[in-house]
Parts: sequence; structure tokens; C-alpha cells
Amino acid sequence: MPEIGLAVSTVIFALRPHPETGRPVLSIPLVRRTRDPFEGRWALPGGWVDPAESLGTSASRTLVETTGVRPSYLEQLYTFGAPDRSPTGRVVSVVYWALVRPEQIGERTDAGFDAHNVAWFVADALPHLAFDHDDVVAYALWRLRTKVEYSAIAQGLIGSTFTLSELRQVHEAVLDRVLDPANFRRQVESSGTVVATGEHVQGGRHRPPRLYRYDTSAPLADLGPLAADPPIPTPADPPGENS
Amino acid sequence: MPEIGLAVSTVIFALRPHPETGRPVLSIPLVRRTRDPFEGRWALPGGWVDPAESLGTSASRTLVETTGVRPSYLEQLYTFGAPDRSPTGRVVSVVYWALVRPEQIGERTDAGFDAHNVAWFVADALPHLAFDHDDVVAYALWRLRTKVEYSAIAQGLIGSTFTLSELRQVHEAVLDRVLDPANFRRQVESSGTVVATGEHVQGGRHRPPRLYRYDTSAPLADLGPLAADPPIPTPADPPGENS
DNA sequence: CTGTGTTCTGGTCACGTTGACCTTAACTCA
DNA sequence: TGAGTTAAGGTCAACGTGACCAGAACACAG
Repeated sequence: MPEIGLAVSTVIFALRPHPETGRPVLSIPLVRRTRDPFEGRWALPGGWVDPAESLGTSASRTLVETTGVRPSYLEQLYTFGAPDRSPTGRVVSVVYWALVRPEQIGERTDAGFDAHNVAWFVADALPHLAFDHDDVVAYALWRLRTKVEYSAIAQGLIGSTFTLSELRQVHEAVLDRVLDPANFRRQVESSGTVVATGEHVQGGRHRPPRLYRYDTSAPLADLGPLAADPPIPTPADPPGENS
Repeated sequence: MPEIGLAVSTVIFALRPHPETGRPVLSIPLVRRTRDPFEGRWALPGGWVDPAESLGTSASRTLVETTGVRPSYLEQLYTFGAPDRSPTGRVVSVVYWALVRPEQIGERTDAGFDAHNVAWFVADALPHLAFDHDDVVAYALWRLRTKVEYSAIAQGLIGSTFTLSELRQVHEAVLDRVLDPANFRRQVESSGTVVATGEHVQGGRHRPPRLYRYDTSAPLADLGPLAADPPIPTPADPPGENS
């Protein structure tokens, strides 16, 4: 009953400025393989499951270790276990997907971080990945795009306060489709997932938009009777920050 | 990286006559544990993953071996891997859920089948199960009930031809809620998943209902870019049957 | 043979949601 | 002061849904 390696991998999503247009675009951090199976090819961040830790904890740990980002949302995606998916032996991968807020993408410079082997890619223009990770990413993208339409997960990609225009841009970037501002407003406001702070953003050359905040009492996504993964522990939270 | 046992379990759903009322009710077959962890308690059918077989194949195999039923639908549900879910060591379980048509529930009498340790239970009145299988079943039930409302999986629980009244009873049994016959008819017919055979069912003391058949060109459920599990091989298909 | 009870089948109606579109508000900048 | 911009609120038609109604087509009792 052993002989089967158990790994976790995570598809991490964040909105980053497009390298050419500069507009926010859905992006994924990848890790370059430095060892034999698929050496030199890009792959999803991940690692072996420690026998003492849960699958979700294992995902957060390997995710932070390899990419340095701190996710705002983590959910199990699917378990991939085709017998031939790794040429070096049987490996079953429990895959998670995660969302990261722009402010949490710290540009790491600490020891143990190899900038040459970790890089962000535009989600719709990835290179051919190692293992079956092309399929994994395709499925994760489908899940994210499906879920952003019926749940409030977009908050996992945006800061704590925002204008409805900014929130709409998140949805547009994920769905890769322009949305009607007025209809988007109506939909979001009637959903009750969002609350106006009362403040307005000054400085634009137009009418100052209201600031909003997500209603923290509402769940970010409906997982049914499944308990959500525990929040990721923060190594160093800026004191005085009211997140 | 070993030390972690990898298992599969399956939550199998079928409609069977309620032991008291006789009306069709959502039911689940369970297996009584004959070995140490949770000995004597009922648990989901399953077993260890063979290093040579895929996860889906492993689920179908263990499912047939222990319960004898042949599923019409099989889908991965979730992977459970809490460190303490098995008292004898670390076990990660990839859980599938399956649907079985009434005609496929053969009452097994062959050797190797222990009727005393396999039994069907009403899904909403299960005993307290081994391991974390109570949670597993709760999640599977939620998924089934959610999915029956927006997909055509109900065909996995019904024979090849049926009246809309019979199909409605399947939905009612799954959702545990009565549905308006006229509205149900409108919804199903406009979905295009079902085709009238042209025949009618005689014999009832009322207007003879049309017979329908599922449109086999339409997928049973939308899994996104994920390939559906391969159809379960039939040990002995009745020849001449046009399934 | 006729009435009654049953389900089947097609229909109407009110209501809520959605996409398309319009209008005014409120700001900056030339 | 006017032009340009986005914000914010509104209308309207189309659509899907739940509640409900009514005739159709059978079996059965009397």
C-alpha cells in the first residue's frame, strides 16, 4: 500500500499589471524545475505532504515556501492520480487553488528565494508545463471563472476597501469580458455582500466614487457542509492594521 | 514521503423503496467493518489504491468488489486527509460519489458476498459511521442535491425510458420536496436533455403518459475541462439490449 | 352507459432578474 | 466656462419561475 507518493500543488491566482498593456490581468506564479523529471520546465508550486500536517496546511506551507506569497483564499480543487502522470513513479497530487491580494505579493529578496526560478505568468499565456499541470491549470481557471459569477470570491483578489469600479475591473479581468457598470453595481449592491464605508475617493477627474468594504459576516464562498480551510497564519502582520 | 496510506471510498446513491412507506427514497449501501479501527461500525465501501490503477478505476473496482452494484455515474467528490482521521496511522482518502440505476442493483448471492456485512440505508437516517464518513456523506448529499437542480444527473438514477412523472419522482426523492408537475414538465422539456420516444404507457387509471428517453448526445454533467471517468466495464451485459 | 377520480398536458398570470440603454451628478482640466 | 470623464440612479423589454387553472384521456364503480 505504500509505493505511492502523495504531493500537493497549488494554482495561485492574482491580478498583476500586464507586462505590455499595464492593465491588471489574471496571473499565476510558476516554479522552474531544477531536478530530473521535467528539469527546466515550469511547474506549479507544491511539494510532498508531511505525514503530520493536513492537506490544506501542506498546501499553504509549500505555497509560501516556494513563492513567498500569502493567500487570502485557499480551496481544494481536485486530486490528480493518473498512473503515468509522473515518469519517475506513482505520484498522486492533491491540488488546491488560491487567491492573493495585490498588497500581499511581496517582492521577496530574502535568502532561499531564487528569483530566477520563480516567475509570474499571464494565466492565458502560460508555457507548456511539467507533468499534467496544463490540465490542472485549465481546470482551476474554469473553477475560478465559474465561481466568480455566483459567489463573492473576488474579494480574495482585491484590497480591503475599493470602489465598485475597481471591483468591476477584478471581475472583468477574471472573466476576460467587459461588464456594464450600471448593471454590475445593481447586482453587487442587491447581493448584500458589500457595504459602503461612507467615504469617497477624491482626486479623479470625475465624480468621486464611494468606497466599499466586503461584509465580513457573509462567507466568501459556499462550500456546502465542508469546513473552510483555516486562515493562513501571518508571519509578520503590520501592527495597527485593521484587516 | 511514504508513511501515508492512500485509499479510495465511494458514496453510492440509488433510489430504493423505503422500508416502511415503500415509496422510492435516496439510499446508500454501507459496509460493516470487520477489522480493528472502528470494528463493527458501518463505513463507506472502499479500499487501498493499487499503484498501477488510476483513482477512478480504483473507485469502481472497490465499489463493485464490496457491494456488487454497477454504477451509471462516477465523479470525484473530495479528498479527505486530516492527520487524525484514522487512529491507526495517516490515511488520505480520495472520495468518489456514484449513482446506480434500480435495474443495476442485483441482489448478490455469489461467493465472496457477505450479506450480513453489506446493507442499504436510507440516506437521511444513517447510523453513526466509522472514521469521518459522517462528514463525507453529508458533503456528498449536498453535492448530489445541488447538482440535480442544474444538470441532468437524474438520468443516472432512472432507467433508459421513463415518464415525466417518474423522472419527477426521482427529483422529488433526491430533493425531499414535492415539485409542481406542470412546471417540472416545462423545465425539463425546454432543457432539451430529454426526447419523447413516441410511445405511451397504457394501464394506469388516467391519461396514458408519454415515454421519454435521455438525449445521449448531451453530457450528463458539466465537469468543465475535466475529462469524465471512463465508463465502467460491464462483466455480463444482456445481449440484444440497446442501452 | 355514465359519472367520478386520477394523472397528463397545455395554458395563463404575476413576479423577480437581467441586459441594454439613458440621464443626471460631480469632479478635473484646458 | 465648457469639455471630458466616471459615478450613480433610473427605465424598459425579454426571460425564467412559481402558482394556479382547465381540458384531455384513461380506469373503475355503480
